[in-house]
This record gives sequence, structure tokens and C-alpha cells, in this order.
Amino acid sequence: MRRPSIRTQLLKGTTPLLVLTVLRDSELYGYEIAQRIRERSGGAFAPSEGSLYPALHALEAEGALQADWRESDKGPKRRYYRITGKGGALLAEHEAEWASFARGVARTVAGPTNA
Amino acid sequence: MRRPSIRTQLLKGTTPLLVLTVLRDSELYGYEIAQRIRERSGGAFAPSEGSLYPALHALEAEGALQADWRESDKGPKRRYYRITGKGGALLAEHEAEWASFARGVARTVAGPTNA
DNA sequence: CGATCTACCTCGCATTAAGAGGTAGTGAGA
DNA sequence: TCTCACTACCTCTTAATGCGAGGTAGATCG
Repeated sequence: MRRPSIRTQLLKGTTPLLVLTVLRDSELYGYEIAQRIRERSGGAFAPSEGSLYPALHALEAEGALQADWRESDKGPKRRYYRITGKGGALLAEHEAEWASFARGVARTVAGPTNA
Repeated sequence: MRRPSIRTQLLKGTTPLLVLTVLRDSELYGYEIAQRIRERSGGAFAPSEGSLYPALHALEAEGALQADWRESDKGPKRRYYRITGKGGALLAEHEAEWASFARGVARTVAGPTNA
């Protein structure tokens, strides 16, 4: 009964941030989003399908993403996602939250009673 | 049906890091651990009892912490925790994981296709 | 014709933060 | 005295979510 990796727990809550981030630059389909995140994180993150697709659906339902199906000349159809105005605002919120959170951890871990 | 705060999700997995960190400097009892984390994080984190106590018990069961009961001259008895050798190693592991994780997020959020 | 890759999806499990609730001791104020 | 507030511990249930496993399907190549 191995403890789950620390990483898996840390990842909780970051998927929307990562997804919205890679979609800020261009529209992408699901499979491609996962690749982009893997590339841009330097291999640090590789979101599994079991977490990526539900997250995409949630963001779409929220109005943060818009999506449509397109044919591919080779392989199955793809669902392309693009970020909406609401999604941009949500991204900003996630970025701010992350920054404040990371600052808090850094401060706590840094040293004893540092003002 | 409000979404839970982003913060709450981000916090997942960081409790052991924060607890071990404040115990690195001195032994403390539970209530005090929460205060210490609140102080040192600059008010950014205020672990609830429902997450703190279970975390302490888990760390103790793992051998990362040792604990004993002591009387207080005023108020209820206190359970003092101190970090063990194993706990020190676990802390190092959590610090490394956190650093690599934060670096990954920073890199991903930073800019497009940065090698 | 089977294997492999792309590309989508869902279900169930495990982990964990938080809130609500419970037990007690101490001390201050109506 | 009685009540309230604060300390200090605990546990139970709920909600969120990453992940693995499983499933469907088209395309391509040996």
C-alpha cells in the first residue's frame, strides 16, 4: 500500500490554470492540450485523460471555453477548444490565486518567524 | 451552487509540508501549529481543525512525528509533537516536490513554447 | 487481419480540506 | 451562579478531483 505520490495531491486544482494558460495563445483540441502542457512544463506535468476531459467539460459548461467538432484528414474527429472572455477572467483569477498561494508557501517554508 | 474556492483545492497536499516545516524549529502542540502556520504564511493559510488533526495523526502513524501529552497550567491538556529523523527526510522530500512543482507551473504559465 | 497510433469518452477509487458537531477545562462578567 | 468565550482536543460526513482502467472508433502499416 504505497502512499500516492505527493505530486498527485499538489496537482489538485491546477488543471484549470494549466488548460486555460495553453489555450490563451491558440485554440487546441484535447489531445493537443495535454501535449502542450507536457511540453511547456518541461515534462513536469502530463495530465491523464481521466482528469483532462472532465476538466474541459466543466470549463465549457461554465462558459470559460467554447468548442466545436472538426474533421481530421487522418484519424478521428477532434474537438477544438477556445477561450472565451469569461475564460480570460477565470484565467486571471487562477493566476492571481496561484501567485498568492505560492508566495504563502515560500514565506512559510523560508525561515522561522520572518516578518 | 458556488464553486469551492480555488485556494481550497490548491491546498491539497501541502499540509504535511507546512506542518513539518513549522515543527523543524521547535516542538509544538496542535493548536499552536495552526497559529504558527497562520503567522508564518502571513495569514495566507489557516488550516482548519478538520484537516490539521487528521494530518497530524497520519504523520505520527507514519513515524514522521513523535508526540506526548502534557498538562497545561491553564486549560485542557496539550499534545506536543516533535519531528523525527524520518520526518526530516519526509520534509526534504516534500520541499523538493514542491520546488519542482512550483517551477513547472511557473514555466507553463510564463510564455508560449519556452524551451 | 492484427497491431498501433490518434482521439474521444466514462466509471470507480483514493486522497484530502473543510465544516459541523462533540467533549472538557478555565476564567470573566452579568 | 450561570452563561459566555476561549483554549484544546477529537471525529464524521461531504465535496472536489486526479488517476487508472476500460470502452469506442478511424486510420495506417506490415
